[in-house]
Amino acid sequence: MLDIKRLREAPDVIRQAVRNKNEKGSVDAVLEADTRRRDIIVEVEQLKNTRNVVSQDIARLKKEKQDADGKIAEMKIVSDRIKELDEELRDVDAGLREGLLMLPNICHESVPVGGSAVDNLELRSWIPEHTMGINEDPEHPVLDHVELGRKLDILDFDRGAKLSGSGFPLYVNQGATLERALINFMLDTHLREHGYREVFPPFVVNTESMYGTGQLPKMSEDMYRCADDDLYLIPTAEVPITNMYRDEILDEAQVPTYFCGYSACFRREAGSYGKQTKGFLRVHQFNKVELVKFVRPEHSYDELESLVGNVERVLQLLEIPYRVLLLCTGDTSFSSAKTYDIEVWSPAEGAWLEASSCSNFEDYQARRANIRFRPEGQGSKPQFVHTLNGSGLATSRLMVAILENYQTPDGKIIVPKPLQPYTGFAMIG
RNA sequence: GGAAGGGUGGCAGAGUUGGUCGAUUGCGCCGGUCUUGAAAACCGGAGAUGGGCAACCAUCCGUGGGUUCGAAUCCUACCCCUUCCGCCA
Repeated sequence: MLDIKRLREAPDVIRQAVRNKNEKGSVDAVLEADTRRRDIIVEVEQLKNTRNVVSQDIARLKKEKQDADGKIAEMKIVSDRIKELDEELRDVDAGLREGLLMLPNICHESVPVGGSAVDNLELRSWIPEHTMGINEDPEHPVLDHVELGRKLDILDFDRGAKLSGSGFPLYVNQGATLERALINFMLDTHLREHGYREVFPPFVVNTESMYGTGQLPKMSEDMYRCADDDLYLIPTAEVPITNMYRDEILDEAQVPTYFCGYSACFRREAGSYGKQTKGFLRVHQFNKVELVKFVRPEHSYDELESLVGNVERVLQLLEIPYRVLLLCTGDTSFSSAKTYDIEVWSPAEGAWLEASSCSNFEDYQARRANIRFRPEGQGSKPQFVHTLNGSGLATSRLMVAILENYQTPDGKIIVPKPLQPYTGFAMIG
């Protein structure tokens, strides 16, 4: 949620920023509601002041056994008017909040203006030696991850579909072990090398939490909902982890705090059928290790850089080719002010696959979720924290990259070295 | 699923014959005295949100509704938490 003051002070800037993000929330409707709201407040507060003052008089008169009937009758009229105005104020407030919730976060000035993915900026790429020239041998064309998974009996998409429907992967044998190893390796790396604290969150959350991080109200059709209990399956661990501190005031010492946690992630992917649905490329359930930071406002952009660095470190250790993109305004998500995507290379698809998205939300989520901290020093008022998060990383796309980049000419898979202590084997097949 | 208890300021915890209760107190916090420094002790300060944005004013005691001139205090509906019992992993 944006600060209403920003809208009042620079409505044109916000209007343009909303357009740059391809969003259609109305700045004018919000401003209109805001004006009306303040008018009502002025009037109703005056009346309430009268009522408070006169009520004191009434109390005094009664104590002195004097007649107060006239004043009481007078206040009855005032009270009725207050009730009317309060009701209107409640409606205006609700409308204002609704309008504000539909406005996206405003992108940082360093974000390139652009309409879609084609305007994203590739910042750097990293290609490990062992993957170079992998699909240049005409005798042994690379196999894609689905084929490798079937041949080696480690991924069973057909039975996954039987159990739950397409998009619910079933890992078997060494595939299941590899998946588990990957999760543990990533967690350990972030915990031991990057100073994160571990959390293991619930996989379902309530409505308030979904509003807090900005999934609601906009993304409701993309989430699985348990209607009987009014709970949602999380689309990412960002939701429970960021909401840990919802409606709390943190101590100075708790900022910054870095959290790292694994969760399964559930996405309906409504409306995206038909594109890239093969195997792991687009799934309804996947595993992800998530990084979340709560930081001081003045450090959040430095924290974003180090967050990206933490993610890159995992890919370098695993020796997987990747590139880093700075998303343009049109491709930056609703709640984010600046986002880097990290994509891994799939030699079989001949394409980069998004495996991580690292964002600085500034105070947008903190304002929605009411997460503040109290700076030290005299006269210190609570201030909104800045929140950041990034996938560190999603295993589905990573699994594609591992299987395809580590395949041997005879159809086996070499397990990346740092995963071998976790799997207990060095080769699949 | 059954029963009981409870939701108050950063935390803990008082406050029900409705009327200076935004609320006693303790801890924590900030400033000061003392000290080489710190602790302890003592003195003082400080809630949050909103409107003017200075004085000041309004709102906030789980949430909504009601009674009343006036409610943390009375009525009502709902939500959440804790404990116990039953059932199950």
